[in-house]
Amino acid sequence: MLTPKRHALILEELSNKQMITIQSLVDLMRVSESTIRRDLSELEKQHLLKRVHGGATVVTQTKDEPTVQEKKQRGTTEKKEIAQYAAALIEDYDVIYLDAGTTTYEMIPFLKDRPITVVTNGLMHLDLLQQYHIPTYIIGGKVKDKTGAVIGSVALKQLEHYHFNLAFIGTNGVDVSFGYSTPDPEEGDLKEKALTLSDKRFVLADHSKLHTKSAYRFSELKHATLITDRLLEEDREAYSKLTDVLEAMT
Amino acid sequence: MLTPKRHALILEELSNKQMITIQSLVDLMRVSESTIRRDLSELEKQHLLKRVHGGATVVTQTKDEPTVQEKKQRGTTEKKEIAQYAAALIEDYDVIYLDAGTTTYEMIPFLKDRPITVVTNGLMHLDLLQQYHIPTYIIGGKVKDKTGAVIGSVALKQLEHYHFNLAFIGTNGVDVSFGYSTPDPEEGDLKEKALTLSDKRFVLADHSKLHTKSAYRFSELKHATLITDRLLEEDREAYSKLTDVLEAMT
DNA sequence: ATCAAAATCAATCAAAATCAATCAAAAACA
DNA sequence: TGTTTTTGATTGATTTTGATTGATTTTGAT
Repeated sequence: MLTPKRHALILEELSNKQMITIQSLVDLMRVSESTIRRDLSELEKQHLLKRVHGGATVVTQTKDEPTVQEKKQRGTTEKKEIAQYAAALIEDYDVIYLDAGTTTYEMIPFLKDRPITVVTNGLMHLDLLQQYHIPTYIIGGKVKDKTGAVIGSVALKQLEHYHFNLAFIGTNGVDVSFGYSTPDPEEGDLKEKALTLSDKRFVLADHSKLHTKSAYRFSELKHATLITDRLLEEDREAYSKLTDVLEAMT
Repeated sequence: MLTPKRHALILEELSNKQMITIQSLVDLMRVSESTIRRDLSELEKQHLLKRVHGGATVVTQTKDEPTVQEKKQRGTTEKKEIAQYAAALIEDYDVIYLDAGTTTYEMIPFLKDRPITVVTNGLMHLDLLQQYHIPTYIIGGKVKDKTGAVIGSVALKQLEHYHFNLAFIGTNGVDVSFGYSTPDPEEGDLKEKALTLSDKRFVLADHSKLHTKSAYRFSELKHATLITDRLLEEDREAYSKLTDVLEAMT
C-alpha cells in the first residue's frame, strides 16, 4: 500500500472517529506497527493530527488571525464616524488616494455616486467602489498576502505618476514623538509616498491607535492632519501643538 | 503500444482511482517497469501527476478542503481541459502573464504551490492566486466595471515594464481571416501589448469561440499559439496553416 | 502514594522494495 | 542501408519496511 494512501486512510479514520489507536490502524491496513508510527509522526509534523500515547487525535483548528474580510464586517462605530467625517472633506471632482485598510474602507459607503476619482492600493476596496460606481484606479505591484494591499517597488514607482487633491492614510500607531507608524516597511513606504503626492494629507486613527508605536515610521505627525474619534483633554493640547487634529464627534 | 496511448491510459487510470502503483500499470499495459517509470517521470514534469514511492497520485489531490472560492463556479469541462493543458506548458521559475477572464481563471488551480510568478490584470484572479501561495503582481490602472479587469492607458504603460516567459490570453472570437478579437478596444490593446512582451504567446479559446468575430482585433492568428479543446477535421488544416494549434484532448 | 507489570515508545538495523542511471538490443525512421 | 529513438534488462544506490532493542509511560494492585 502506497504511503499517501495510508496517510489518507488515517486522516479519514480520524475524521470519522475523533481518535484512533495504533493497533486499530495496524489491523486495518495490515502493515507493521513501526510503519504506522512513522506515518503518525509525519502527519503530526504537518499538523494534520496530534499524537497521543497509543494513537492519535484530531487537531484542534488553530484559528489564525482574522482576515480583512472578517475585520471589515465588524466596523466599529468609531471607525464609521471617522470615515464619515473624512469623506465630508472631499469636494466634487477631487482625485483622492485611499490607502488600503479597514478604516479607509469604511469611507467608501459615504462616497456613493459622488463625482470623484479614487486611486487606491487596497484590493479589498475595489468591490465596494465598483458597486457604488466610483471611477477607480488601482495601483499596480506586488500583491501582499492576506491584507489585500498592493506594495513593493513597482507600486512605489507607479504612484509617482499621480497627483492627489486629498490622501487618506490608515495607520497602526500614532505617537507624539515617534509619529505615524506601521508594521510593514513596504506598506509604510507607500503611505509616505502617497502623502507627499497630495495637496491635503490625512491620517485616520481611532483612539485605540493613539500612544502606540509600530516598527516603521512612515511620517512625522506634522506632515498630515490626524483624524480621530476622541481625544483626552490632556492629549488634545499635545497633539495640537504638533499637527492639525480633527475630532470626528457627533 | 505507443507512448501517447500509454500516457493517456495512465492518466485515465489515475482519474478513476486516485492513486496507482507502478506494478499495476506494468500488468495493465504489458510493458517493462522501466518504461512505466519513464512515463511517470515525463507526466510529472508536465505536472499531470505526482510521483510517489511505488506509484503516482493525482495532482489536484486537494488534501485541504475545497474552499468556497474554488467551487463557487466550476467552469465547464472544456475550459478546464484547456486550462490544464495550458498550465502544463509552464516551467518552474517562469514569469507568466495571466489575462483577465474565466478561462485563464481555470488555470490557477493547476498552478498551486508551483515556483512561478504571475502577473495579471484580472482582479478576480487575485483571491485564488493568494490562496495557492503564488507570488502575484497586479497591473495598475483603471478598474473596469464588473468584469474585474484593469485596463486603460495607465495599465498599458505599466505593462511595458514587464517581460514574460509565457503569456496566456483569453479571447471572445477566433476567425481564420480576422484573427483574435474582443469587444472592448481598451481590453484588446492590453492583450495585444501583453503578447508582444512575451517569449511564448498563447490564446485560449474553447470551440464555441471558433469562427466568431468580435468588434476589435487584438492580434492576427499567427502571432500566438491557439489552445482549444477540439477542432473539426476541416478546421484543423485551415488553422494549422496560419498558426500553431494545440488541442487539449484527453 | 508506591511499585511492578504491561503497554507503548523512539532508535536502530538488516531485509525488501523501489529507484535512477546505464547500456545494448529492438524498433522506428529516413 | 545507416541513424535515431524507444525499449527492457541490469547495475548499484536509495528508500521503505518490519523486527528488535532498551527506554519511557501508563496501568492497576497494593
